[in-house]
Amino acid sequence: MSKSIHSKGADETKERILSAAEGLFAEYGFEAVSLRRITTEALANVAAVNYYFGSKEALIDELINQHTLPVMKERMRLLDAAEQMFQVGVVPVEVILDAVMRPFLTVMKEGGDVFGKFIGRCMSERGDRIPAQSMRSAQRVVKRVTAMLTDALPDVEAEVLSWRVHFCFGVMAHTLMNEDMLRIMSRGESGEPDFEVTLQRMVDYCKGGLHAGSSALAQNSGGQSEFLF
Amino acid sequence: MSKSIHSKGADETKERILSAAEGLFAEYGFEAVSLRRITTEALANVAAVNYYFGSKEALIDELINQHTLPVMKERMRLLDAAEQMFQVGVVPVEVILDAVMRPFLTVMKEGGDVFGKFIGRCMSERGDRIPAQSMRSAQRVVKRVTAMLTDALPDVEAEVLSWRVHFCFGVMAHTLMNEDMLRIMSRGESGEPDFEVTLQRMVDYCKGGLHAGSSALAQNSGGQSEFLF
DNA sequence: AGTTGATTTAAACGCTTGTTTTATACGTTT
DNA sequence: AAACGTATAAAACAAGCGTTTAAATCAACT
Repeated sequence: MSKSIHSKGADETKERILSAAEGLFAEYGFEAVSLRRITTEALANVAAVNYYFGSKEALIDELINQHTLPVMKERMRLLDAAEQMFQVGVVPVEVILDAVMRPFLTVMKEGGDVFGKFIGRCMSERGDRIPAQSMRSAQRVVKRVTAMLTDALPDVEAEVLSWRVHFCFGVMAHTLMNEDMLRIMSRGESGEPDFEVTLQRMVDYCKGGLHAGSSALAQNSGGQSEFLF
Repeated sequence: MSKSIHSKGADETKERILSAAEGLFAEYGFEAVSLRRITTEALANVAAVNYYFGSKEALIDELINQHTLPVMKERMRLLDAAEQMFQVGVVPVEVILDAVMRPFLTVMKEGGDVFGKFIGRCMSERGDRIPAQSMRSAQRVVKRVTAMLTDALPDVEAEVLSWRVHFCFGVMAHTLMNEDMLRIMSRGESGEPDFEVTLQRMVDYCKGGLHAGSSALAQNSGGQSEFLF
């Protein structure tokens, strides 16, 4: 009955497909990579993808969810912890930014160099077609971050702030997509990329941007943003 | 002899193809859009693409160059003007940022809502494979901007600065790719997107980020960046 | 009027795509 | 040992791809 008893190398094959697909999608994009290329690299048959996932689309969705949800969950956890720690006052901007950006780099550190590029692909090639669950999860984070930053930056007008939040995600997204640069530019003594330094750089910059002396005109209010990370 | 005399609707067809291709590529990506889809929308025959451009790749290259080069040229022009104006002192950060970002929004304003998305596609789906001429042109701008910002921000360490320049381009790129948001969030009295406000927002934010209080550690020097815009 | 050369067209090329089908091999259970 | 259900495999499917070919169309020239 149970899959784990009956199966031969079942789960292993599924895992190999997911792993190969992630790397190839990250490197070449979703449209550009064929199922045959994936299954060849995964040492599996072409039909295996449809057998395990139903379709190429479903495979992509599963990959996206598998990567997105843990990051969002960890962000929420860190934001919870931050609010616990600063019950008396307001959570500082840099702590909020850290909570948003750290989970990403953590997964990146563990998951190797494909993760960032993969998410980059999702954002650029999948503006729509992001699985609903991942989409909602991301929106929840953006909403909460915006609310917390509103408290931390009472002098920044609401619409200006939502723009700046948008910019912060842009900084992160662009850094992830050109992740080769990350590996080139930030290296610790060991030669391995130093994620802590990268994180610090991003947080510093975004903090500066969020705090920037508000200038000029006030505009009408904007809608809710719809990007993934 | 001369094309303009002999041709029937020749250049018009070529133009229609370029126009249709730009819009479709921007909306759906390079791989996802077929020549048949392009030529159908352009009211032309499938063979017309290979007749006028030689191949799909060549069509894409021509589109990229056609959009990239004028922007880069205008950026250089504005940077020249800025250096002329501030011959005595140093060119302020916000002036440099304006020179880099304004040409983009200007073309976007004129060219309609496809331009931003198209460039976004180039950056995300064409990390490599950018025509050499566009690539060199972009690198020249990045190099110059970095140099000018080094003068404007003598207190910011070289490697930190190159990171922050990278972040600035990230802000711009992300804003362009999610350009729907621009149209939603910034509207002037007419209801049309107010590019001047958007520009101001980006410049303010990036200026704040570039000026951010330098914290923490110093790292070894980084390589030259390789993104397009 | 007829030739020329550029433009357009329809049809076919070979190839790859995602998916489905059919059959075989395997481990477990009865 | 026979039956069962999962997993793998090879082959075929229709559809679509970029590209090429060859014939038709058209405007302008001799």
